[in-house]
Amino acid sequence: MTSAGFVIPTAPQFDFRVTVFSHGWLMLAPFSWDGDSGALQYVYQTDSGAVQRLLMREAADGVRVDLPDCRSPSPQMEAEFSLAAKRILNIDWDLCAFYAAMRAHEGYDWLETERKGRILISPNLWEDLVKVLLTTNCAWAQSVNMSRRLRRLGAARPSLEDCQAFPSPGSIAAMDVDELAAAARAGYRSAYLHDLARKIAEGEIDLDAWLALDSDGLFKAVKSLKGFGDYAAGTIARMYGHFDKVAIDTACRAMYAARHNGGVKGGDKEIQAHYQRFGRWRGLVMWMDVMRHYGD
DNA sequence: TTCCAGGGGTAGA
DNA sequence: TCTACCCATGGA
Repeated sequence: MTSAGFVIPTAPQFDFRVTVFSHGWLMLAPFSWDGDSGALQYVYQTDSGAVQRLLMREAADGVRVDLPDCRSPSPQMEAEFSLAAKRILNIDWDLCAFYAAMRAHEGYDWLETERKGRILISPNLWEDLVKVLLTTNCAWAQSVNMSRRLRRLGAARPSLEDCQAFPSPGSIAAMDVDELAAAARAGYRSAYLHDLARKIAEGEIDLDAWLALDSDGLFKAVKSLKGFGDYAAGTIARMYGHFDKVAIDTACRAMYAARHNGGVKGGDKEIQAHYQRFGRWRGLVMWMDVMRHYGD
């Protein structure tokens, strides 16, 4: 099959690889990274239910998106794929104000020179909520495994191995909680996951409306969910362009002790106070510190 | 075996 | 508001 593809133009401040490696999301199914070809794959389920692979790579004038399972997409389909890729890479973020603000802070010039700050997300908030939930109170390797097992519950592309999209809220809500727990092995998180899926499937919450909320609104909305606390809500806020929340987790605490406090563990209030100087960018600066501390 | 990881809910002070 | 305890899981 002769596959289709297109190029999404990007601003000079955009860096494909920096965005892909902005945190561990590239390791969570249905994402996968091919280091040899420099391609980020995402298995996407279209609005009409079809399962398609999106292969994103750096191009001279932007990001190239190849569609290996699609010969000739309609203009509507191409628009849908383009929107998904733009969301995944947060291509529309303008970080000029961030870089300008950071010039006033000594020791942070690398953010602008290395074009850091853009964060990889999923094409929909539901999937990011689930994945953030799966990062709570467990080692990262377990988050990766839970995500992989959960992905097996998603729609598959026939006759193509390991090509499954992330499950929809409806498909998760339709499962029995015990059945879900056995499939995902997500422990006590399974009940929270099922509760979230049910609320979305039954229209109790509208995640599209959440995308239009301001930082405080989105933070409060996420925290209203069972299983989502300050860390989870702050992480979601950061991934969706709101940086005034410092999402403190064990990685943040370890980074703060090592880089900013002479190896001494600091309390969460102390960490919050430390990042206050970065104003509305504090949540992003903290995460960039974490990623730099762990060697990107 | 025990500890703990990209935490959060709940009860009781 | 703060603390203690509990929660499933699995690697170290």
